[in-house]
Amino acid sequence: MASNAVMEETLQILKDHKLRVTPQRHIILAYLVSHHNHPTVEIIRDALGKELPNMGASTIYNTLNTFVDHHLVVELQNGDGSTHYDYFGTPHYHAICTNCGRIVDVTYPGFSDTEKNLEQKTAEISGYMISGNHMEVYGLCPECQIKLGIKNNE
Amino acid sequence: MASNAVMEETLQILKDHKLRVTPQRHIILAYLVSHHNHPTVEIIRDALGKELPNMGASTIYNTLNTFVDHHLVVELQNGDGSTHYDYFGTPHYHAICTNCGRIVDVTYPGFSDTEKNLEQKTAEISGYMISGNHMEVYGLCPECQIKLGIKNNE
DNA sequence: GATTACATTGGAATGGTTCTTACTTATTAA
DNA sequence: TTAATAAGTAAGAACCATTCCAATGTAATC
Repeated sequence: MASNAVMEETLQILKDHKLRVTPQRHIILAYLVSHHNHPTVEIIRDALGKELPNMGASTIYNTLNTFVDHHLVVELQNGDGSTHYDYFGTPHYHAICTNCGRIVDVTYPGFSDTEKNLEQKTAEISGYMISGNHMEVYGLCPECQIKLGIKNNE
Repeated sequence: MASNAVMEETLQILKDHKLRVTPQRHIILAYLVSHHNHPTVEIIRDALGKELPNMGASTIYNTLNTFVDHHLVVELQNGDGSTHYDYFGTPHYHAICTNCGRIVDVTYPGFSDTEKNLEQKTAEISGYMISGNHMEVYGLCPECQIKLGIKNNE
């Protein structure tokens, strides 16, 4: 269960975005804010099953799609066939393991400038009116490097 | 139908990657190399139906997945529910219209440095052994800006 | 508290992708 | 050139994540 602080925070987020506050939306958002596990719908359902046993899968899909529309959440694919979701409170991007699918959040000082620069260049070249971006970096996570017996020659 | 030059080029690509040369692979790769329309499996099937009428959908999926594994092709999602494919001969990224799904290739001088920098930073921070990346920028394409009556205030 | 527009449920339907089996073929070596 | 075999293809069934639908429930407004 999410802390009271998180519940208050997420309540405010919903209100700020003029989203009707339902228990389902509230608890799903609180889960996403307080976890960084990039869950699938199934994982969310299992995790929240005790608090809202009757929550339908379509509700979770609807809710997450709403959050995505409001740019609260981003969708991620790691190759396992289902969509993963990530609360997007602060700018970051993702490193995805090509072997096990593990997703980690990454950011660094100056990332925001890199992003802005990419968007500006894109606008100039393509004529698109930019609204956002996604960056992903692929590779082997540290665990899989060991598991596969790979030596980083550096 | 792809030109002879493209057919020769793609034949060499297949050989370079030690892929068994079949008519299906050859013609699909030639189609991707000579088109920049980011096709779906269905589009490829329709386009090549005259040349190989009996080509099964699973063959196209298998072939494209093989190309993806060999980093010849990248997969793209534009929100229409099916996967789009793009021959990745030269480094570039994609701008995707959030309204109509149109995908355009983008690159600019210095993009390669941006990419390398992102990968290096990611390796340092996450410990991943990096093998690649995908960048996407979202926005409204020029057509949709007009269609939706949006003025770019600049 | 009544109204109304919106959200949730539960299950059916959808559809893109993968899987399976039998068949065919590209490659290699003799 | 031919035989052997490892690999690819065809066709369609199966899978399964996601969406759709109709009925019910509920949050927000006045």
